[in-house]
Amino acid sequence: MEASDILKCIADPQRLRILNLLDAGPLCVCHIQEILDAPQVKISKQLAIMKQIGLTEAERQGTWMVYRLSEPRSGLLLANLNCLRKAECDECNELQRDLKARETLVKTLSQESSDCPEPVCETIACC
Amino acid sequence: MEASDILKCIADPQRLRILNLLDAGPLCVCHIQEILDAPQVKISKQLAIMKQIGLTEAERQGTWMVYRLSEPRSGLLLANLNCLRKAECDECNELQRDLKARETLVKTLSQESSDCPEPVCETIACC
DNA sequence: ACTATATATACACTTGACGGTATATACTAA
DNA sequence: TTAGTATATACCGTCAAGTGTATATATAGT
Repeated sequence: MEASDILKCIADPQRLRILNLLDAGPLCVCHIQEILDAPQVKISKQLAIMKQIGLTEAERQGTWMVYRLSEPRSGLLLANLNCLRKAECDECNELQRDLKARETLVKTLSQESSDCPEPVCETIACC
Repeated sequence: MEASDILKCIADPQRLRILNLLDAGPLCVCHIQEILDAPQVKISKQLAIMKQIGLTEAERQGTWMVYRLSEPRSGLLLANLNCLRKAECDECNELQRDLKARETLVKTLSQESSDCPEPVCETIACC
């Protein structure tokens, strides 16, 4: 994990949003896709880039692919997330909104168990 | 100053080296050029990018242009420098080496005053 | 075996960043 | 004014990164 590779990942607004979400807990591609309101291909490619660098890991759960931050988590990533969450700017507010959207989604999933099969739910600890 | 713009600056190894140097004190282009051992055009362009974003400021001192970090310094920048200086990786070691090279250069300038005219010397507090 | 869903990959295209060369600008000194 | 030094900009070629469309793969259910 080269420092500049990690920084390049963080420097892309969409990748940053994904990393911010994953820091709060594992998610499968379709949920990330839903929260970011972006096409599947785009998300999938971004995740592939981050996986290649070693920032994230993926685990298959049925048809779902559950992504999470690799442990130990990059200090650079944590430092940046920490800083951005405190700050006041458009991008920072968006990160906050994403986390709320994640909360809402997790609650929804825990109620409508139809959309969220057992293995995935256990993994993302949402239902 | 958009967060992602700042991060993009930091994500480039050479710009990171420059920012790391400027965090230790103002420098003119030729000294940065000397420490990084890179062509003048390259350094000049990188500095222009960072000035445009608002990370750095420039002040003319005769034929020299003295660059410094804009105040207040970006929290993101400081967080990243802080993290990278502690870490153990090739890039991080290079940052340390650059700081030492800066020290050496500053000492040299303070002795050979011919290379370092009064106004510049006062500004960079080296001689 | 067939269908549907979730995800990944291949391909072509476009855009933007970066590097190098040459030249312009700003200033100093003689 | 001329020459020299320090720095910036213009221009051009190249290459990496991002995007979209289409398609492939993996799995589950029937």
